[in-house]
Amino acid sequence: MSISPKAALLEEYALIARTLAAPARLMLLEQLAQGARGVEALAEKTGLSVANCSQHLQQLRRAALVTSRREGKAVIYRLTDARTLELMDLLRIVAERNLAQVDRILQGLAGGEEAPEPISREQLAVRLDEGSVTVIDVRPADEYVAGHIPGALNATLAELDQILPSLVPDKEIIAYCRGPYSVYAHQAVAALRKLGLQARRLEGGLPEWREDGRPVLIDAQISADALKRIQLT
Amino acid sequence: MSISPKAALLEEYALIARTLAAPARLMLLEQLAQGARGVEALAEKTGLSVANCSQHLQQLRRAALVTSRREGKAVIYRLTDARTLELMDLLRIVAERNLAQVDRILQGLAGGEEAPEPISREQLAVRLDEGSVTVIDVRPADEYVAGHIPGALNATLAELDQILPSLVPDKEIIAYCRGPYSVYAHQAVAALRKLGLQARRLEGGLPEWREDGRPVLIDAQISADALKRIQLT
DNA sequence: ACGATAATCAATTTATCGCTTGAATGATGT
DNA sequence: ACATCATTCAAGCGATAAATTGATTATCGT
Repeated sequence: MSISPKAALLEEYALIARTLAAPARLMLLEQLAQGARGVEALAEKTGLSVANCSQHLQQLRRAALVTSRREGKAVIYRLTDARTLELMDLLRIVAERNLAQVDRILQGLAGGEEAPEPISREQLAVRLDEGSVTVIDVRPADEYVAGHIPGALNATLAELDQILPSLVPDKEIIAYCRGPYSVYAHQAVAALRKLGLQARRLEGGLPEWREDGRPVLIDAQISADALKRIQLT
Repeated sequence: MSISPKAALLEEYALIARTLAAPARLMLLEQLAQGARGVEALAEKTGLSVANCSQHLQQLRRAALVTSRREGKAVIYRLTDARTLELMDLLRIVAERNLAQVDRILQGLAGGEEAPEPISREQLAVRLDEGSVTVIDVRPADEYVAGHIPGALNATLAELDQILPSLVPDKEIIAYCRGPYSVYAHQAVAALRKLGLQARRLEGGLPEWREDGRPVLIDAQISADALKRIQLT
C-alpha cells in the first residue's frame, strides 16, 4: 500500500466531517430527516438553486450519508442511516458547550429572557395522555400534513396570533418544529411567553419523536394530487 | 441582525465539523486524548512541522475544542472537553457503517483474515481480576510510562517478537493502543494471530479506559528529568 | 418521435485551506 | 542586557470547494 493505512482511515473520517462542514448540507440533512424528498422540493425548502442543491446532494451521497432512487422523472433522496442525526446532534451539543457565539444567538432567539428547559419526549407523551398540554407544530403546513404529533395544532410563526383564541388559558403550551437544528420552536416559545403564556419547547423535533417509535398522525384526507401541488409550492 | 439566526447557528455547527475535517487535526486530537502536551511534542508525534502544527492547534482553539496555557517557555494544549472524543468516535462509527473504503482498509489491517470482535472494557476488567488474560500496550514507550493499564506489558509492533517468550501459551492476549483511531492494536492482533496465538483488541484505548474511571498505572520511578528527556525525544 | 420536466454535468469565478519559508514575539537563564 | 528556546505570525503557492451559468442527459405524456 502506498500510503499508511492509518492516514487512509483518517482521510475517510475527515471526509465525513468535511461533508458536514457546510451549512447548506446541514440544512439538506435536516430536511431529509423530515422524510424523503426530490431535488426540487429540497431546493425550494432550503433556498438553494437546483443545480447547487444537486451538487450538495451528490457530496452527501459520496459520503454515503444519503441514498437516492429514481421515481419517474424525479430522483428521491433519503437519509441512509438515522445515526447521521446523532452525529449532527452531537455536533450541535459540542458547539453549544464550547462556542460562546452560539449562546449569544440562542439568547437572542429567546428575546433576551431566560428560556425554560425543554420538555422531554417521554414527559410530553405522559402529559398528552393526561390532556394537560396544548401542542403546537411550528412548521409549514405541507410538513405538518405529511406527519405530526397527534393532537397538535399547526401554525407558523406568522400565523401564531390566529390560533391564540383556540388556546386554553393556563394550559401549558409545547412547541416543536423540525428538530434541534430548527429555530421555529425557539421563536414561538419566546413570542408566546411575551404574551404571558406558559410555553416550552419539546426536546428535539418530529424526526426524533418518530425515531422513538411514538405515534405520528398523517393527514389522510389530503389527496395525492393535493400533496403534489403542495410539494410544488 | 444582518443574517438570520438560523444561518448563524448552522455556520457555528459547520465550524465544528470543518475543524474535524482535516486528518492532521484528528491526529492532534487523538494525541491530546492521551494527555496534555506542548507544541513541539505534538509536532514530533504527528510528523507535522512545528509551524504547521501550531496553526492547526490554533484552529482547534478557535473552535474551542482545545485550550492552552503557558508553562514557562512552552504552551501546553489540552482537550477542552471529553465530549469531543464522543464526537470523533461517532464520526468513526458513521464512516465504518457507510463507507466501503473503510472496510477495505480495516480488512487489510487484519491481514485478510476475519478479525475477532474487540473485548469490552468491562469484560477486560473482570478478566484482569481473574488473571486470565495477558494485556499488551502497543504504544511507544514514552506514552506507556505516562500511564497504562496495570499489569500490561509494553511493546511496539517492531518489538512484539521480543516479548513472545514471556507470553503464557493458551492465555488470551488483549492488545490496546491510543484509541479507536489508532491502528497499532489492529496490527498487533493480526501479527499475533498469524503466529497461532489467541489475540483480540480492547474496545477503545487508554483515554476511554481512563474516562471510565478505571485504574491507570503511572511509572513513578521515572524522574521528572527523565520524563522531560523522553518528551523531547 | 417530440416537447416538457427533473436532474445532472461542465466550465467559470471567487474564496478558503493546507503547507512551506522566514521573520517576530515571549519567557528563561546567564 | 543578551543569547536561547518554544511558539506564533506573515506572506506566498498550489489545491480544493461553493455558487453561478448554460448545456446535456433521462423519463414521461401525447
